Amino acid sequence: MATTDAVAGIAVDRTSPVPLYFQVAQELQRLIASGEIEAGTRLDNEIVLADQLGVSRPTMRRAIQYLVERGLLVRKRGVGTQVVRTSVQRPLELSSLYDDLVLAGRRPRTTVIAAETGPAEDEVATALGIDPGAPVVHLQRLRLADDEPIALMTNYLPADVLELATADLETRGLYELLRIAGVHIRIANQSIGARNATPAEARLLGETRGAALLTMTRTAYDDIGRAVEYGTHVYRGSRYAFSLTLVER
Amino acid sequence: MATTDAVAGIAVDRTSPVPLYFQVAQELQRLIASGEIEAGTRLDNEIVLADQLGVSRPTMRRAIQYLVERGLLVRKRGVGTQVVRTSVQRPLELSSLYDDLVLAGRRPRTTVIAAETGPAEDEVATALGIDPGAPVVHLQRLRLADDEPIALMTNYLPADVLELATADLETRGLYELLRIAGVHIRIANQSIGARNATPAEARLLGETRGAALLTMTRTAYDDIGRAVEYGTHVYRGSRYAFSLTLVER
DNA sequence: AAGTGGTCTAGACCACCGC
DNA sequence: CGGTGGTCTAGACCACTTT
Repeated sequence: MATTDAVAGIAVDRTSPVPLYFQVAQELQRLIASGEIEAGTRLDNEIVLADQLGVSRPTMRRAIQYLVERGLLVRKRGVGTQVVRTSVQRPLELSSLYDDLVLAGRRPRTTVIAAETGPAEDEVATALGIDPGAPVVHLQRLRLADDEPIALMTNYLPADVLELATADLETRGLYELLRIAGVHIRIANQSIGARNATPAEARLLGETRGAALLTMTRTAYDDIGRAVEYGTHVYRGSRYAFSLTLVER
Repeated sequence: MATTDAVAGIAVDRTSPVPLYFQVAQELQRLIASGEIEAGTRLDNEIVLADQLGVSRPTMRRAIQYLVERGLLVRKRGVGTQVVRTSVQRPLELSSLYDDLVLAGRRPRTTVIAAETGPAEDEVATALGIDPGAPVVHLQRLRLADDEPIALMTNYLPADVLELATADLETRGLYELLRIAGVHIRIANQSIGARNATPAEARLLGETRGAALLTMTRTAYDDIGRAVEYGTHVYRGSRYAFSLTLVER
């Protein structure tokens, strides 16, 4: 008898445009999330699993690898593949605060404080890899969740990347607007730190003077390696934290 | 003529125990880091590259994928593979503060404030997935770099994971000691936030009262899915920040 | 010695992009 | 349309872990 008969019940759809390895990975993830495969369980080996699901070993490996990279499974040569003994997984990777809040079931709202085009200052030009003085869109927005201020966000984008309408910015996240404009962000270099709030920040965020803020500075690149966004955001330390899952590769 | 002749100069060693895909990836990375392949350059397609290096296409793909995951390359179907237009990459993944400081050329030092075994309190037991009251090692350490305080670190480990000697803790990082003990950390769930320093923290860290601190709470799992460490660390916001590279997968 | 995951191959077909 | 990366296969051999 197999250690995990639940896996044998997975069926793949070869007529679907969804890749086989992804179908398998998602079904496995569902079985793990639902508890049908318990935390700590050891899976059958790759060859048995591949046979049970009717896919090749490389495809099965790829599905497993996908979940290993997301921290749901761990594997050790000569030993086997096991489900990690974690209750909740929040393997966020590249996401925006807007998306995060929606996922958390909060009601996000955005107030646009500034949205204008002007010449890039040196710091911005350096971060974006463009010439100083080149036109950039400068944004400043206040993000609220359930009408409570959460973050103050300052962004700069090369003017040729995106045309911005204030109305759009109040109803959609910046990343969503970029996606709609055909800009696909693939890589971001981030730096996360902490500092005390300035009086102006404290006022906008509804914090006391000198409150601890979480700061995040980011430069994002699209799928042709072009810098498309530079942002400096500050979050209320009392109301927000970054959660992430790191995996050794 | 190829767009990047430098790649053709890569030679692989088939007698080496280092995997072929890794040899190729490292050589590519070196060529990019040294500037022999400039930022923004488009590489030849996979099949040409594979032929030039004398490896199969899957192996070549794997090498490229490795660098894509690390944010050095971006690829787009129907278009090609390009070098990202970033100057410096610091794609830290799963690492310890000790390792970070060594890499940055700083001189780290550790003072052990507490190292004792006792029963797990509820918060700790929950995080580690063990029974409340089970024996855990409790550590509190002050990390300094060039004799300047940087962080105050509190850790809990199940008592059966590691025997601890205070002397070891002052000369080696916790993760290094775990590695030596045969514990291989694979996954960590982290939460990063900010808050104001308590008077005791301010005193230990040499900060003013209410200074902004960067907080990191982490639970780490080894390669058989077992929780092996729970830690709550606070860093001086004025002296430390997390840098990371995120890649959409 | 037996069982596991890790690597590598040669080839096929498909989906997407830009001309 | 031609060129690119994305997926999938069947099989081989190897390295590591445990018994």
